[in-house]
Amino acid sequence: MSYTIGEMAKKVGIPVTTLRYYDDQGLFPFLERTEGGIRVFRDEDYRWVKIVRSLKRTGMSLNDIRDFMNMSMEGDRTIDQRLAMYHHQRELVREQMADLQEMLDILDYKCWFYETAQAAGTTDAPKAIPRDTLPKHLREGYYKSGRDKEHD
Amino acid sequence: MSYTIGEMAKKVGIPVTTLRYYDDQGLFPFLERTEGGIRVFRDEDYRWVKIVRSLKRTGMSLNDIRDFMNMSMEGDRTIDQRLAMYHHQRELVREQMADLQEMLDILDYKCWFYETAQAAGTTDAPKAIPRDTLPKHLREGYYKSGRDKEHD
DNA sequence: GTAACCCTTCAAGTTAGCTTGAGGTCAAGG
DNA sequence: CCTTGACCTCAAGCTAACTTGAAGGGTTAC
Repeated sequence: MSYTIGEMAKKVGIPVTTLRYYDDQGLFPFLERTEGGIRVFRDEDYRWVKIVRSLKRTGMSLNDIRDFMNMSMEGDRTIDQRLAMYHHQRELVREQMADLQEMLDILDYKCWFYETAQAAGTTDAPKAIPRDTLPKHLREGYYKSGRDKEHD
Repeated sequence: MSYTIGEMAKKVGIPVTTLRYYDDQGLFPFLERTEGGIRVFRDEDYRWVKIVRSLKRTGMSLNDIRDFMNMSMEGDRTIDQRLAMYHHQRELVREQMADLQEMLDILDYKCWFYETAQAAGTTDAPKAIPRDTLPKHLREGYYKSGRDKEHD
């Protein structure tokens, strides 16, 4: 199956102009063109575009994404070098997940707080509950949140 | 305990200039000042600065971070509104975690591939292993990666 | 006291990542 | 053949998030 840039844009939810910009930045070096110079996206390209989108959403820069791809492609790298790179990348992703988990703990606590408040009709209800009786992850969220800053 | 901006910068690993910039952008409205106008960071501020850093690393804009904080502080919001906001934020974080998990699957597959290659001294080793005999999460990573694009 | 090193404000410069506009081309339907 | 809508390039413009520079004030170490 093949797609025009407009179809691909719809499929992945990225503006056409941005896809072209990505291409200019060298993120789609595989892209074929028709006689008339129109970009032709294949299914493999679709997969790659989705990966780019994911990497982007996790905060990776276009430069790093391109480097990442080039490294995957280069045949002249040693096995050791590639493995080291992937290990490094994995470590970065794990660190990011830890950050997100922290946020999630805080948000879970906040949600618990206001769900309890909502049920009782007043924020006094959750406030009255001693925090150390909470299940572990909510307690975590409580400690992590800048609690004194709020009138919880 | 209280800290100068320089001490805080060291503690959290953010440049002094950036902390001042954040303050200018209204991210630290709690900050006290000395007679001489010097910023005084407290322990609660430290906690908040760390949250900002986490939010930043997960890709949230300074504007959104400020809004997020303001909403937490505003006494005139209803319980329902706050709860809705926190639910929404939590959903966003969960989506991001899903993106990261996808990357992690791909990276795990890549690491497996090159670890196997390294052990055997050739990339022919992992290539010879039928992908559908792999444990589930590696198989996931294989399917998600733009495999045709590489000479795996 | 004076040097070193913090701190301040204000303003200008930089970079990444789009976004828009002008001007033109391609491909399908009537 | 002509129109229409989606495509093309190239260049300029824009915003967020810093980053740096200028000009100066406060505090501690010798």
